[in-house]
Amino acid sequence: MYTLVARDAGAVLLQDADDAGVPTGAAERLQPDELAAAVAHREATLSTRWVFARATDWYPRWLRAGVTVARAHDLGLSGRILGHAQDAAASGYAPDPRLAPRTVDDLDGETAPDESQAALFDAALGAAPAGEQDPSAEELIAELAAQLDAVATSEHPGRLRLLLAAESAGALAGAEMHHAGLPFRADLHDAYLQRVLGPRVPHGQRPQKLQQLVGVLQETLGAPTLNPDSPQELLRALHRAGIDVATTRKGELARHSHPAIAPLLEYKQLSRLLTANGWAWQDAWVRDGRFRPDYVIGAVVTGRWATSGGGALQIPHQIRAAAHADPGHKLVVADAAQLEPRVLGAMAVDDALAAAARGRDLYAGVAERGFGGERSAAKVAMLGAMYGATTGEAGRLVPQLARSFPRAVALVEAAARLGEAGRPVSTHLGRSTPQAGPRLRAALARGDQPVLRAHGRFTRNFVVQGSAAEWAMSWLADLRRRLREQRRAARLVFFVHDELVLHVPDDEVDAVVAEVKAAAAAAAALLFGAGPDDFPVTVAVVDSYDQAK
DNA sequence: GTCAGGTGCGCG
DNA sequence: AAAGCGCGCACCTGAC
Repeated sequence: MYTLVARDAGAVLLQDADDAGVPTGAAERLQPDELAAAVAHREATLSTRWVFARATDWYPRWLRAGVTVARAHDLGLSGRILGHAQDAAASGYAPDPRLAPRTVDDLDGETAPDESQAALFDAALGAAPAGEQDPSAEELIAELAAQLDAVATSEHPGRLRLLLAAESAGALAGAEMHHAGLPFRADLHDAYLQRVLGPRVPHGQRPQKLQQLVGVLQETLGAPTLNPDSPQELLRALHRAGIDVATTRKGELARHSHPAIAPLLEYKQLSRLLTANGWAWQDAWVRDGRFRPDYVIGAVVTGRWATSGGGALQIPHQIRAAAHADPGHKLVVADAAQLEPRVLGAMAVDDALAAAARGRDLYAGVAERGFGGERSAAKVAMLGAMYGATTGEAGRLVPQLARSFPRAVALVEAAARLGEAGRPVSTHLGRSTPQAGPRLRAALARGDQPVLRAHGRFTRNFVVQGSAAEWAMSWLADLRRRLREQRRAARLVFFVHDELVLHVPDDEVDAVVAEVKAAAAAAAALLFGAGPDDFPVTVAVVDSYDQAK
């Protein structure tokens, strides 16, 4: 069954509905201060799926009030998927534009998710900001019914049902991970910054070490006023010093030998640390020993999550030692090993690839069957096939891969050909690429090959990256369910594409590790009917994040 | 002063 | 080394 949550003139309506979205009984009308208890009661006594226009408008406040729920249906996230889904095209379903999910851009300009704004609304648990033109309860019920109908009449109802459930569970899990936060020791981070940059200085000033490097660069390049942050100035200075580079990228710089190169590379690295993950970053994003990024569910076209603020998906290895478990706790860091090529093999029903990879390092297995045991060649070939490499070593090796694993390679080649023709492609569970935009339509009209080939590389990768995201979301959702059912104190605290971090009391570590692996096996079985050895996860039990892999 | 686009680099 | 996919963010730059 479903329970729909809707705002109604300062109050909140809870409306139960059956599995087709048809209302059962009268709506319950609650004042905001009654909502937490009512939700907790229903959650404890019924097996229902909570229906939100957008979970992100409600659930963070529920969490702050101590209320959690097991299952959800997010109409905005689901509508976006169904609106594009080729498998559901026959239903004619089109999402209500008022339900459009947030994107990373929508959050631009908002400051760090401090709790002051949250506090304003805590008193009124149901009164989310904005939303004058939000759909009414009746409209939301109609939207739910339309979505369920689009799924039921689709080509693969079971798959779309899984996809929407996983996406909606992700919305709950993302809010919960923000609420829990990644344990992060500001003192360790600060000590590291001081060690490599020098004492803290006000924002906008160069710390001692950077200032010193600028002096060295100005001297060795003979450019007394050089600002190395300006690519134009830097490029001119390099040319004057006889260093013939086309760009100022570190990879190109590293190929030259000149006294200025080493200090320049060091400057770039430290400057990056200061601006991306320095003291300003810590002030903005680390509070009370936790790093709390905003997860934006499904914000990447492929279905991957994005984050807004804090660059959470790019925490450099350099500072991961500061992500440190509380006393009496461990971090359990789990990583799905070589997820994308495994997903490709499973989707393509390429039994040779599955057999080569089963229960072991995938690239080693592939290397044995077609690359004379040379793992690095197997890896380059596999990545080249998934990304659409045409030149160099990768371009040469892909055909070799195709001889041993024809089905897997044929799947990505077919996706590329469809993309080049401007046709949509879909993931395993049925997320489809968006409709062709003006740029692609123009390229199709005038036969602009470079643009069409680029789009083919996008669709080629979309089917793999998107299906891998579905596997990862199923893993996350199943693990979350297990931890709830076992009433664990362990918390999911961080997620990045194919990797999970949990904060776990010492006495739960062994049990939680087992559940992490069991959830991966469940995801493999659910999505592909595959066995646990087909999707192995590596698990590290550590005090700090840097100790994992 | 604001804004969009480019560059560069971190992550998977 | 980079290549071939997907991102977010800081900074610079030129246009207004």
